[in-house]
Amino acid sequence: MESPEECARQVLETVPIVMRAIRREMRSHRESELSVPRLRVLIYLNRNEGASLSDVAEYLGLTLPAASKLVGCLVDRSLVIREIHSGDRRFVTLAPTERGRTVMRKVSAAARERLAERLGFLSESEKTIVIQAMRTLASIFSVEQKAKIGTEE
Amino acid sequence: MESPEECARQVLETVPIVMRAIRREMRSHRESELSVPRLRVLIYLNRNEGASLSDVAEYLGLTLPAASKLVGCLVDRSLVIREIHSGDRRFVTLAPTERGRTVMRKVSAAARERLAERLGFLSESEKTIVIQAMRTLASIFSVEQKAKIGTEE
DNA sequence: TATTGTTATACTCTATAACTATA
DNA sequence: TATAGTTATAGAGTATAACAATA
Repeated sequence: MESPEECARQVLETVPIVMRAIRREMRSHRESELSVPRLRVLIYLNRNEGASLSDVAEYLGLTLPAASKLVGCLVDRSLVIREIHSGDRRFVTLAPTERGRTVMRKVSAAARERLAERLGFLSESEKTIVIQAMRTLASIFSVEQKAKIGTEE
Repeated sequence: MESPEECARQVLETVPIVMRAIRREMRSHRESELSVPRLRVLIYLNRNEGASLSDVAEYLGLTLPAASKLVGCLVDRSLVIREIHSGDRRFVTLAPTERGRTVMRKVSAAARERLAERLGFLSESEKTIVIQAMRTLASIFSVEQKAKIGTEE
């Protein structure tokens, strides 16, 4: 019944709107020294301590230079530690600092709460549908990132 | 049952991933001379011919300078016509050119099709849920943009 | 004086190309 | 030579502050 095209149309129309709201939300908190991509790096490193730069780039779907710069900013701010891997000196070993973890948790929670305020107006079934839809979309597009790197046409 | 926080968590985790995929999708087509924000401007002007810059800024949730620059790029590329409003010369009157409409339709359709390919893997019920969720989110966040402008804390 | 828009400036995100260091 | 990462450079998107033009 529902065509993929209609689905795509809705996604294309709505996702940029929600994304903009999220970015604004993050920016508006003045203590929030973390943009969305920076927060995502910290969240990833918190769950994958010791990851390499390539790991981060792959997870975020970024090129290596883009990831390098992003991580560099976090290192400059003492939110992430970057060390040379002892085994293979070409690799870099990344981990959040204590402060990095703290900031991550704080910013993360603040963003979640502010967003939750808005979502609080939804009915139970609407919230359920949103959660299911997010899981579905994540399952499609998380894979896509990995695939995309080697698929430059 | 479903907490707004869990819902917010899912949205925060998933929307940036989908957004990145959309941006990449738009960029990868080399004829596609349109970024997501530019396409959004054209779509809006196509449906609201003669809109002012403020109208565009409000619709996109941008500041006036940001919108001015964005529209300026489209004017430079002959995709949009910008004229001084005859009634009140402070206002600007915006409209897509013929070429603007053509490019908009082409890019829009291409993005939709590429996205639809991925979404085509979903079951009927999954597609239905995604569409419903998008409508729900749009209803919350479209309002937010307007409200947000005056709500700088 | 209030409103609409533009310009100047700055920062972030992202890409490609060229490079360095290590294996 | 191949791999991991960085640096150089460039362009888009966005914001704030200062300005110009019109009402």
